[in-house]
Amino acid sequence: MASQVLIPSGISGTNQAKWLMTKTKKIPVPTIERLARYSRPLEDLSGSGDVVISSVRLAELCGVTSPQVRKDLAYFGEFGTRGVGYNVEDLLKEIKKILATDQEWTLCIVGIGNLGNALVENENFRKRGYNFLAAFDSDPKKVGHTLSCGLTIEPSRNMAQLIQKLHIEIGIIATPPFDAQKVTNLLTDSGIKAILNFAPIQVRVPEGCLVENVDFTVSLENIVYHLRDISKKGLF
Amino acid sequence: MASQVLIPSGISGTNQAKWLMTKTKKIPVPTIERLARYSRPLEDLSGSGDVVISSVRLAELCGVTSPQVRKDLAYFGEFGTRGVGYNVEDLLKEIKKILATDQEWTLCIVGIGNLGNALVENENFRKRGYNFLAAFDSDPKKVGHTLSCGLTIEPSRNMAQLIQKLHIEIGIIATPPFDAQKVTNLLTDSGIKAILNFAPIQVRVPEGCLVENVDFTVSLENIVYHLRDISKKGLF
DNA sequence: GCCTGTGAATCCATTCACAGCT
DNA sequence: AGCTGTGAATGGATTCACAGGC
Repeated sequence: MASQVLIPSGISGTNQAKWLMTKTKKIPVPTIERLARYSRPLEDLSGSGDVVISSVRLAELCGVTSPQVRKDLAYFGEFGTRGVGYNVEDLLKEIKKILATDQEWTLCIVGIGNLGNALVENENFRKRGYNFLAAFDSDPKKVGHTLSCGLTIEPSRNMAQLIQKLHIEIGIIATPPFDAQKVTNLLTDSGIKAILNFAPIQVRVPEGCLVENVDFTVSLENIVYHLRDISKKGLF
Repeated sequence: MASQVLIPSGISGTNQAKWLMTKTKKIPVPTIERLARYSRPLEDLSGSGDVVISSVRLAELCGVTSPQVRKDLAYFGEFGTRGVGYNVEDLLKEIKKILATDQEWTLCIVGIGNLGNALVENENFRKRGYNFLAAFDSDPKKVGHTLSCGLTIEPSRNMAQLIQKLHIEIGIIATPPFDAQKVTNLLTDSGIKAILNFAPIQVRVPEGCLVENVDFTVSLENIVYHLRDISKKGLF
């Protein structure tokens, strides 16, 4: 019953930056998520004019506080210039290095329904260096069909073989909940070490495998919980 | 520049349960998210046999610790029986009442690309009482087209009128990032008080409006950050 | 004996306030 | 003067350990 390694629960970290090798600070998980968010406006800005950006401005653009921005960045080094700010181009490069998005990653997707299809076709992935190399589905009616992105849907039974041949690193699950655990097993048996799971169930994985869950309805339920609070307040 | 009310930042809470009215405890935001997750296995279980469930078992199914489950539930009342556990049916009902998912909610979606389409057609929403009453897109080529779910795509200019007529409570944004802010303004001008945003940018909303962001690439970047750590560890 | 409910203790993350550089 | 970098303080959330009821 090897407990699954959910990302939030830990994996401290041996980080790449040289000075971290010695200092070995622990990086808060929320920091990593915010770094990803910081990179969005930086990408936009890196085209247009602005050469430097202050923590205050970046914070505004991302909806966080400025000390938060500074602290997050300071975990990994000194990227700014006091009295000036951060160089947009450099900062973006540093963040990408930290997040390991300065390299390409290989993905496969399992479950080509509406959602699976939307994910494979999504431009944002390719643009950021995430490349889908295979698409799987167990439905014989879908197998063999070619998607607009050029991939041909493979039967799930070819998974192990293809994942190894194509050196696929990350698996994305977009199946109905009922199939998610079976698919997870297939993926991990094929040597996959990281899974992005869109099915609204908690899948079990062997020790050392990462799982990140994306559940739309959790987000919605979060909204309605607070929304009801607000309308209640409005009434009294 | 009214600062946007992101859900994580607060909105404490005046909760529904009578005893909370007086006690006024603050509920941690992560607790709300976990409650949503607890309800998934409970829904499955409520069909099949099992009448009671212990915090240990529920924790296993959701990938959290058992004291966590107990504490989360205890914020809202005493739903269990000591020495026995929680009644599956009752617990599910209580959680739904807490989250306000015991009632129906009305949604609209803006941006009918692959993702927007996948969301509207998604069975999970309807099943949980989230009903799409309108779909908008600004592309004249899409307007007038009828989706499999029966909705006809409306031009964005009809938004205010339809949202008010149909009493739509929540807006979902599935447009490209560039259009997201404009759409947000349209939605909030139409009286929308809560937005689920799938565009990878931080949108600005007037005071009192809720925004919940879902950004797939943030999740992926979270994964690759930790994945690189692991492979590094493997090398030494 | 078993499992819930909960204050106390611990752990973690964010905020603050200011020292340090440009 | 302006803005980063950071220890110290605060505020939250999780874990612990056990009291309370079945």
